[in-house]
Amino acid sequence: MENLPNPTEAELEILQTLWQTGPCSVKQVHGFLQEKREVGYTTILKQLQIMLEKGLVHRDESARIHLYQASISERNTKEKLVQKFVINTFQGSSHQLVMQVLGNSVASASELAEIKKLISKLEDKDTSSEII
Amino acid sequence: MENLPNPTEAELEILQTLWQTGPCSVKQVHGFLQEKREVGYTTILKQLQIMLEKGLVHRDESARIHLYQASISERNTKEKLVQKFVINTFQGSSHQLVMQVLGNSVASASELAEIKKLISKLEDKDTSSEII
DNA sequence: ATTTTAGTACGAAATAATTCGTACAACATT
DNA sequence: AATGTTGTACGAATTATTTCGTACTAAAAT
Repeated sequence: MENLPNPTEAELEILQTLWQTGPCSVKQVHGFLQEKREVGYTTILKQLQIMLEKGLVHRDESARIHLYQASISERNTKEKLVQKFVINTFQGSSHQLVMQVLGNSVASASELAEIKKLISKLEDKDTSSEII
Repeated sequence: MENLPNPTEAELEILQTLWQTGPCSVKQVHGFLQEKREVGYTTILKQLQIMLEKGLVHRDESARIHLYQASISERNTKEKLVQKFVINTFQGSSHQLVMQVLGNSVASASELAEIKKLISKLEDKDTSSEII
């Protein structure tokens, strides 16, 4: 239940990799990110070491090649990031954020349907209207 | 049509003030933000000067007391910030973001209705003609 | 005319984030 | 055993951001 700091941008990029692939060596993470942008091997190594200190990742040192894995869940992390973003950018109004995003995005019909479905579910729960 | 840098967190805070109140002296901006958190007068002054250099604000120097105003629109700025956030955090999938937000937030019935209405509008467009 | 007040300008410290070079250690190959 | 290869550790430079102190200037008050 510790309160870990939010990941920075570069850290989030690494976390996304770990979430997607599970425990990884530095080399694997580096290879993965290298495909997106030019970045040095020791840069990623150092990042992972820093993230270890911060508690954002665990590592398995039993073998010579250390394996890193995320110690915070994707879901929970993104929740916190969204919350912070909503506060900074939309003064806490997540409703405003949703309206903005829907207005701009080119959502497919099936995606829209999915969202509508979720809304219906929420409306059922929420017959006693509350405010955000 | 220039491409200005995205505002930083502190800069965004100041922009929100300017958007809300229109052209302001440093003193006014400071007074406004002071209510939320402890911050020095010259800190805000310096920020505004930096923002001026970056082109994020204009200023009217005709009087001794300079008046600052946002030179970028609230709408457009937030659009860009959202876009960047979606890329960083949801690998570009704004649909995922919406699902997350709706899942967590406690939206009121009227807000949900508003969102549904927007979705219907989008669905209409979707079936008639594709936007590229 | 002096002094006080209210403002701007500017330098620079403090902090945070990102990046990478160099050194060292373990294992593999000859 | 010597050499090469593939790792980790660590220090430190770089860049961005945030913050504020000190100096200066114009106007207002005495």
